[in-house]
Amino acid sequence: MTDILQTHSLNDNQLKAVLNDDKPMIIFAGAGSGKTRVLAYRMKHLIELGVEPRSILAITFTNKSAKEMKRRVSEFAQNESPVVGTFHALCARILRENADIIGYSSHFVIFDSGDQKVMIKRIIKEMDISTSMYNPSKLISTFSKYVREMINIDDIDQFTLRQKNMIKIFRKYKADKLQSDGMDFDDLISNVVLLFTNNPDILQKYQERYRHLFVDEFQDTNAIQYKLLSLLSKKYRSICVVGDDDQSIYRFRGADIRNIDRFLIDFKDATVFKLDQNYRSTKSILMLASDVIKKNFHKTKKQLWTDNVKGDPVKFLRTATDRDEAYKVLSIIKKEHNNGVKFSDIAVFYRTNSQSRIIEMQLAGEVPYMIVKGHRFYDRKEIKDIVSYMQLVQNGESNVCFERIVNVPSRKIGKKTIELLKIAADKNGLSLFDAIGVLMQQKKVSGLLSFYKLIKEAKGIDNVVNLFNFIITKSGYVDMLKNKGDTVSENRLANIEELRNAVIEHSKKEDSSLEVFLDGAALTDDSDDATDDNVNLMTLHASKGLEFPIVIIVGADDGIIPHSNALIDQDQMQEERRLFYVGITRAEKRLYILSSEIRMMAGMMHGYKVSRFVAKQFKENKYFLGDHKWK
DNA sequence: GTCAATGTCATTTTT
DNA sequence: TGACATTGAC
Repeated sequence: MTDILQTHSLNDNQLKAVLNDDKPMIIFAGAGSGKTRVLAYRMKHLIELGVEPRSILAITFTNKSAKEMKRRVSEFAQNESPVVGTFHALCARILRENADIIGYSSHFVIFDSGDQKVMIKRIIKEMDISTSMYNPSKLISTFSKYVREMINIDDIDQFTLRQKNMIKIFRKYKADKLQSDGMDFDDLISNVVLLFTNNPDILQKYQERYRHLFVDEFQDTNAIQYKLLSLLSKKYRSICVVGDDDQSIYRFRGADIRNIDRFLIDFKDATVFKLDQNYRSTKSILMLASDVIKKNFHKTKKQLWTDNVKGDPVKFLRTATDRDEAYKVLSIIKKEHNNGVKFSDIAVFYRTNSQSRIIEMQLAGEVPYMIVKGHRFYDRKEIKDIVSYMQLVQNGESNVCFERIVNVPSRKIGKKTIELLKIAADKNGLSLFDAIGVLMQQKKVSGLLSFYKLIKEAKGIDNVVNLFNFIITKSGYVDMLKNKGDTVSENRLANIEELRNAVIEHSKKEDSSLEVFLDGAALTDDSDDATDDNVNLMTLHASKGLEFPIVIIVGADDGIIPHSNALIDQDQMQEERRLFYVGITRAEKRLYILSSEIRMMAGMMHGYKVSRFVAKQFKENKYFLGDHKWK
């Protein structure tokens, strides 16, 4: 305690939160108020009081914040440190230790959203249902909702006919997953909840293991995640959650802000803390942020303030077309850079991914840039293919992986052969892979046979690096790309090299098993911290948790932000406003907000009004610095 | 079984 | 506009 007091300057509220008793507590932490710091110091404090570091569990939503938290924690916990991880990583770990109890093997594979889509599509086809009525992506999000809100699908009476049909598909999907020995992201959470609910002894084991809970971005938890938290914290009630209702932007994915109320009811004795001093932004920026967000409904009054300088006024610029807007982005970047700002200190935010193209076109060749979170590394085709090979080696039951790669590179195995395989598999209750043996007795298919041998041989390799090398060469994958020889293929080869590095890195770890590697591949984004000096382009969603000296927000138009689909719905409108608020509060020094009269959307020219969120500011030119010399 | 030509549809998406 | 999926021709 004395250590914390002497070495670090925490403000009053921060210090109180850090030193609070080991009881339930909730911290309302405004944007830029130093919450990560508070969490880290609080852990440090607990450890100094004699708490075992490894009995502290800090749960985050993103790998990015987990990483940041780990970094902070490592500053004071050298030998032994608290456990930091995402909800999903934590659950995967628990399930690997207990999967047999809920009917899976400990080698279960993790299906990502791409795998889900493939499975759902196949089911729809098998059940002969028209995809126009039941769109796969919609189904996936509905199913996700069933799981995350713990909806009882056996309660038939409450559903419409359409819903009943969807539930049929859902059941089949569930059965397929179990048969393939795989879980999707939602399953990871719900299966742990199931495990804990049905097995009090196991729950107790984990309650003992993780006696002290910390939860970041609490406003983004959904119902089942809350359930998990309440199970884990039930015994020792040492739980510290941090959140900001103004930064809740994932309602559409099930984040339920009412969890804050639930928490306050379930933990009546919880102490409430508010961090309202902002250390990030200038007064001008913060003033705009407050102006925007105050139109939302608020449960708790919280007024962010700062001791920082007033700084430059926020600049509002209305252009004629989206091309002009993009050009303006370029000229702002150039101007800032000429004044000594690093490219990597500049960020451009937009509402939808499609808006990035026109900006990229303007920046290309003029200014270095990178798109943050465009494509996840592990989502790239070639990476998914190779990982699928590895998954199949790990777990022959996984039909999704099988179908993905059985004919990549081409082994002359087409629809017909797969159909035959499926029939053989169904008849004998086998996986597609194991059904090869049966099919071979009736009909010889040389491609299948060599594939079968390939995987069998691979199963005998127990070192991940050797396995990886075996797969990429013996499968013919690398040769296939080399033979194509175009730039796309060269790129893919480079990505495979990158994957090789990841495999090699993994092999140096304490637990270098294939499973752990594959868990990482499914659950981790590999976006290494950019070391190059690039301008950062990203969606407003992706900007959460980040900060940049210079921020440019484009598309401040009604119908863009707020998005056209949100115009009629009050709740969605509030979420759009929070999203915009998140974008604004990322800025440290200077903020530019751009809007355009006309822009090309979905192949058509559209006229737009200035976003209602800042229409007043545009009109009054309140923060406007005239600057019309561009074209 | 593979490939090119048409049709269709366009939010956000921590894992 | 352009990404992507499904269809139809070889």
